[in-house]
Amino acid sequence: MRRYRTNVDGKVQTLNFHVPGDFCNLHTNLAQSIEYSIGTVGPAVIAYIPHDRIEEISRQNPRLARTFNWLAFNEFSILQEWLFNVGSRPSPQRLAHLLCELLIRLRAAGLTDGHHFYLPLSQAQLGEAMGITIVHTNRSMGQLRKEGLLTLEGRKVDVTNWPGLKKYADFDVRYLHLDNTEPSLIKGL
Amino acid sequence: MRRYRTNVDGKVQTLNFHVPGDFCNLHTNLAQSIEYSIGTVGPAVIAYIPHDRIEEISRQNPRLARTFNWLAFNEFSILQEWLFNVGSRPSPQRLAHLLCELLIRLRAAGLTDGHHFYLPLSQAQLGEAMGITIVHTNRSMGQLRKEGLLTLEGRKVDVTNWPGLKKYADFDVRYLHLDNTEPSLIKGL
DNA sequence: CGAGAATTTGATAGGGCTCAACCTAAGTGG
DNA sequence: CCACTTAGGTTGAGCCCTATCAAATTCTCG
Repeated sequence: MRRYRTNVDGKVQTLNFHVPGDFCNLHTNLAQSIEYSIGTVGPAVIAYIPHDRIEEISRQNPRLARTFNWLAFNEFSILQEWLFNVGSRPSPQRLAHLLCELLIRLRAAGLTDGHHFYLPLSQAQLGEAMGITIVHTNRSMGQLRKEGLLTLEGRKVDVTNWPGLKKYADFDVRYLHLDNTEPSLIKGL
Repeated sequence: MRRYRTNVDGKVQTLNFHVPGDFCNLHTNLAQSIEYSIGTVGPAVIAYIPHDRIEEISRQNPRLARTFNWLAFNEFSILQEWLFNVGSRPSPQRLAHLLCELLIRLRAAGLTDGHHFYLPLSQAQLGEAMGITIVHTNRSMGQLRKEGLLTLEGRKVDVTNWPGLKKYADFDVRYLHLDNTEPSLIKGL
């Protein structure tokens, strides 16, 4: 799924993607208003949990309370990285960085096969996450292929040169704070 | 103060400004690593509060615990707005939006005089918050002046046409969640 | 097979960057 | 008190990255 916002001209800016297992709205209980929309980018199974229930669980179980806070911090961290990405990297690098992040997050969710994964996003949607147009997204993608970093078949992405992609994107996994992730899922990253 | 990050080429991206009274690092107790630097943009008085102490206070005083969470949510909200700003608005609008935010945040901190305020930032630093160069920041500023939205004397900003600036920037205060702010400080915004 | 959606490619325009110079204001030191 | 220095603001010219417009091609799926 994705969290996004539409501006006055109709242009969409994606604020984050949510992979299976993620919360979408965990810490909005304090807000009178939220400033974004949430939508699916593919088939999704959604569970609704009232904020009351989350708070109740937090009171009863400090360890889970801590986990909830950790999740919120993680989202913050990703958002910060996106701002940095959009604000400071040229578009091919920006795309490379986004793909690195998605690979790792999907991998941590058990949804990849080595460096090969299914990405349910159109190039238009990728562009909306980076603040660039469809056409330019396509050309940036072409660039990454030309550099021999990855190949595409439909929406299957195959990162043929992971170290190269990471280096190209100046990608540093640490902001995803995977320290508590099942090690077998993220080894070699 | 500001939170920022420097990329491989030496380019700086500011992630947020912190006005007097703000925390800079409230919710990083859960992290093994943080991905940014913090620096001053002018004279500053800084108080250090250990995370342990914050947690202790939170346990003893649920109302303050709630406030701490609210502060974190607020930062999240601002970060999100910045991503939207940088990702989707042309540079003069982007600058206008940033100035709207700074005016209101400084005003809520009691540091403005009507629509007139002192902004301790160079144009270079403003540019770093928007992902554009010094020169272009200067030209965008010129644009805002030409539109009759504000005037500058040194670093004193005078927003001569607040409704105009707000409209120009497509600025909607709600993301700053000022509902609990002393009303006299923010009336007429 | 046909139709709509997504990807790809080309040509052109424009926003923002780079390089460079100039100007102003505010120190600094003799 | 003034020459000198330095940081920041302003302006101009040319180029490059990205947007826009448009059309062709490929893919997907009923």
